[in-house]
Amino acid sequence: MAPGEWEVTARVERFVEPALLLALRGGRSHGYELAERLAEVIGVESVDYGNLYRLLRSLEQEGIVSSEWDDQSEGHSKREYELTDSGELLLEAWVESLRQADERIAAFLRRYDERNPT
Amino acid sequence: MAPGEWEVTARVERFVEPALLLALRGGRSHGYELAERLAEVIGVESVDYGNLYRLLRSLEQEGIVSSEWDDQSEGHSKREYELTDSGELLLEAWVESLRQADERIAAFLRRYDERNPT
DNA sequence: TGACATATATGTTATTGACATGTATATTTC
DNA sequence: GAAATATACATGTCAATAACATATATGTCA
Repeated sequence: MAPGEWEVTARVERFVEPALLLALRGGRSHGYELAERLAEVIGVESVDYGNLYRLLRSLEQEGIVSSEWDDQSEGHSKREYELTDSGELLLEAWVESLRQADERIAAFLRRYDERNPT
Repeated sequence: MAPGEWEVTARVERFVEPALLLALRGGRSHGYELAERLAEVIGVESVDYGNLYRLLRSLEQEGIVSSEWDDQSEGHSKREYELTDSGELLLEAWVESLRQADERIAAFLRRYDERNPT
């Protein structure tokens, strides 16, 4: 790899989870649509559907979301997901944790800029 | 797990790498001492030595740091590490990426606070 | 009818970091 | 001077995560 061309990407681990919870707070919906909201929240073009559905199922097992099939509406039959009360609490916990992460990164950047004034 | 008691920790993946580069910018040093600087940069009590030495070796293989044994100084013989020019560039790349991560988290928090005024 | 979008789902794999363990020397304490 | 502890470097193992590939079935449009 040529100097200055490393693929360094500072990713927040499991960021998709709080992002999904935030997307769900926008109202109950099905996976495929949630994927679009999610992409907007995260700021990417698209998200991985496979992992999204897996995450939804695991969140449901933990009581973070609840779901039921919706066959009434037009088109393809969908499974509609909704944030539970536990889910709201979990989102709050994530927000707290993300504030801390934000501060840790900010502290790093301050320390860098201190000795690297632009 | 009781409601409201999840262990959600928003960690930046591979954060130890930029933190180590920043610690190294403070001047050449050996692994054991770098571990202390590193802990301070990250804001934890201690870091995992095993992973640190593995990281140092892999960074050296990629030309990010250079090292040599120092048998002159008192006590235990140590290997001294130093940031190369490539290392400086990589740190810059990390800083750019971390600024973006910072902004992504900030955007998430703004979006959350929008509909959740304190 | 063939292509594409919608919708949900599972399988596989590399990367990462936590934890445990191993080795050796230096220093302190009793 | 023996034992405990700190310094210093290093490898092994494993679970969680996320990227990528694949599978399935239906709806829509040209």
